[in-house]
Amino acid sequence: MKIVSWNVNSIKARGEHVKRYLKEEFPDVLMLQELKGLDFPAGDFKTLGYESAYVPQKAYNGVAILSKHPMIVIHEALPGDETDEQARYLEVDITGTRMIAIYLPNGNPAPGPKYEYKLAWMERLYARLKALRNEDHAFLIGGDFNVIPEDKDCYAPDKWIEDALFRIETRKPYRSLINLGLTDAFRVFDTRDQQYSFWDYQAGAWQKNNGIRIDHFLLSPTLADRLESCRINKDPRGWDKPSDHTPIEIILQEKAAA
DNA sequence: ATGGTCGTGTGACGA
Repeated sequence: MKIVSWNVNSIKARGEHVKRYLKEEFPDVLMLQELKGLDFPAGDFKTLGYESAYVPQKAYNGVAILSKHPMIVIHEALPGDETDEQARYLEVDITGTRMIAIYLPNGNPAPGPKYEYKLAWMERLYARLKALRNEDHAFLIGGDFNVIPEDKDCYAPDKWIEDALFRIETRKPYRSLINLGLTDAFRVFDTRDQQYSFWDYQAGAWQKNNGIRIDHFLLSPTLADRLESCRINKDPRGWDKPSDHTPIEIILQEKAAA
């Protein structure tokens, strides 16, 4: 089972890119972030064989999950704050596996109210994942975490040290998610530095490979045991009019027969 | 480099 996460930076601007990707890679599940608008081309994806669940918002944010298999929506918002209006969380069940797509807040500038929102959001996420773990629920979470886990996940750590994506107050709660017993799928197979999922549009960042690794999949223990591969697919970042992010792809072994 | 680039929706703001 192939599961992918991709921050597309507007589904309106990147609809054709997503369709091309589905036709070339035929993932079972595709998580999308930063839809950046209320419109969503569910009909186009249906034609290609995908069911859609999406949580849109005007102009900003927005997450979706496309699935070849039957999908049941569990939560369309991160529990823990009824006043939070931002479209950043979608939790579904696909053939008995819980799957969560997130667009974690960026948090810049830090310090400031946006950063406080990010840290509070991470606390709520921790509570949600801890609850799933305590229920012994098999789950995976993918998306744009807006967290650079380690020095080797950015091109120049000294330039990022005060940034909301890399500050120690950000990395600490990310580590707490890992410490729930979750596995960073990418690091199971690849310990190299300079393996990035995002390159800024500015200053020739892509050409110079000045990137950061901020798109992740975290797996609960039974799913980590089924993990066959994880790779960052850099091809779509090189397409015409690309997103500033590129897809991260995992493959899980099929469940053993009951 | 005290720049630089995209996207939304049409003027700033977010990343």
